[in-house]
Amino acid sequence: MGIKERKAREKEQLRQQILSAARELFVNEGYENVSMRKIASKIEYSPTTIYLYFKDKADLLDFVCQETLLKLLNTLEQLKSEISDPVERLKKSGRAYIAFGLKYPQDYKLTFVVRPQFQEGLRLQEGSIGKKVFDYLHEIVSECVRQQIFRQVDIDTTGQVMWSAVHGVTLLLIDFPDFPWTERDKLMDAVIHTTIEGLKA
Amino acid sequence: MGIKERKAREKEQLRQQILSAARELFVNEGYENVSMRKIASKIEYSPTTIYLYFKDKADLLDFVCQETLLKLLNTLEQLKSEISDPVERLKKSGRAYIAFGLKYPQDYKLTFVVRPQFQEGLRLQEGSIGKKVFDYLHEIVSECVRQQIFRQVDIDTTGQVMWSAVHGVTLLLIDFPDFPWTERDKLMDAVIHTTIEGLKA
DNA sequence: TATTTAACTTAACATTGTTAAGTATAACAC
DNA sequence: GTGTTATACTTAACAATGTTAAGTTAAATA
Repeated sequence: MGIKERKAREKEQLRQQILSAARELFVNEGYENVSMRKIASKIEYSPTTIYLYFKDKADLLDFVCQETLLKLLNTLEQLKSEISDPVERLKKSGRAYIAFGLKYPQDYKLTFVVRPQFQEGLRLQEGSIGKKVFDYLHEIVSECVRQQIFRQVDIDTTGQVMWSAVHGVTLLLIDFPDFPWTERDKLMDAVIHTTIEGLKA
Repeated sequence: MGIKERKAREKEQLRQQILSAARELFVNEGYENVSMRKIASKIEYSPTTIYLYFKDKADLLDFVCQETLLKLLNTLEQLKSEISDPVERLKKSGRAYIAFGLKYPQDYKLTFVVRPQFQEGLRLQEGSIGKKVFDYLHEIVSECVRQQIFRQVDIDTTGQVMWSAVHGVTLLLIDFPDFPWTERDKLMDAVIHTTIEGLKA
């Protein structure tokens, strides 16, 4: 019964081909400016073929974003094993988070700003990758509180404050590239440093 | 020569009519989901009439956002006269900023997240209202540094850190309404308090 | 009263996401 | 090996979009 498997493999291959073509176009030209026909012509299939693999354009976006989140999660998880001191880990993680957003600005916006509008309801739900990214942050913050480095306030709130800070600076840098910001690295460090200091005991 | 003036007045009236119809639709249904035809039918004119008053859809969005910023600026300016202590003023301003974003979430996103993508180049430039909103924040922060309440670091950076924090929490609350956030007021206060503490000397 | 100008509309274009119907090829049953 | 069925894909079409060009009507001017 090797034929069925080969077929399935081929189907999965085309699925991935569609996905990576969509990703590349979305990221380079923006979700709105990419048509299904453009994606189709890039992979040299008819536009309707895409609909055999994905429900619609939003569904395609959804899977692209999922991949992005996975990449981010991997980047962060790697840091986890490298650094033991929780504060240092938090700093490095924050920096990695912002850097990721700046490296893949379109992906970041798609995932954390645009998609929520298109797919109301099931975002950041239990078990989702988005939730896992947040849980990662949350875990480090918890450790800081446990070691009494941070003020003993609500742990959830503390994590959310941290997220707000990095999310905010990431988006501002993405959306207003021409604004006379402080040098990027300096601003990133300032945001992280300020927030951590503010959270300390 | 009253005729010319009446004509001009009528033109301005229609312009405002278009603008407010567009605003209402953009805010309720989202920029992407509003067609020029929908706006036109709301004001009972043909779609092409809009093009006699605005360059294109993006231009219309631009003016709608301008109005939003003006409202925000007015809200903030009012606080300026009411509170003298710079730290207290900063706290209240931060809260007002976030509250504004939550009260007009679509407007906020249109102005600070969506529009930049559609109108590259001329955003937050000198003299713009967006710049004025930032300058307002900047001014309070400067005062805090001057009175040596805040650490003596780069004033620009300090303002940008503050903005990042409030921008971030505002967007998270807007975009992920179903996430199990800490109670809104508490989170708002935590973000502002943490940032200010982190900036203190 | 004739002519120019202003304000608006009708008709059309190319492009969009998406669906329904059709086609060819490969797998299967006998 | 032949006939049938299912799979994978395409062609053609729909309604809706932003936008432009060409018209029309009515008012202002001469």
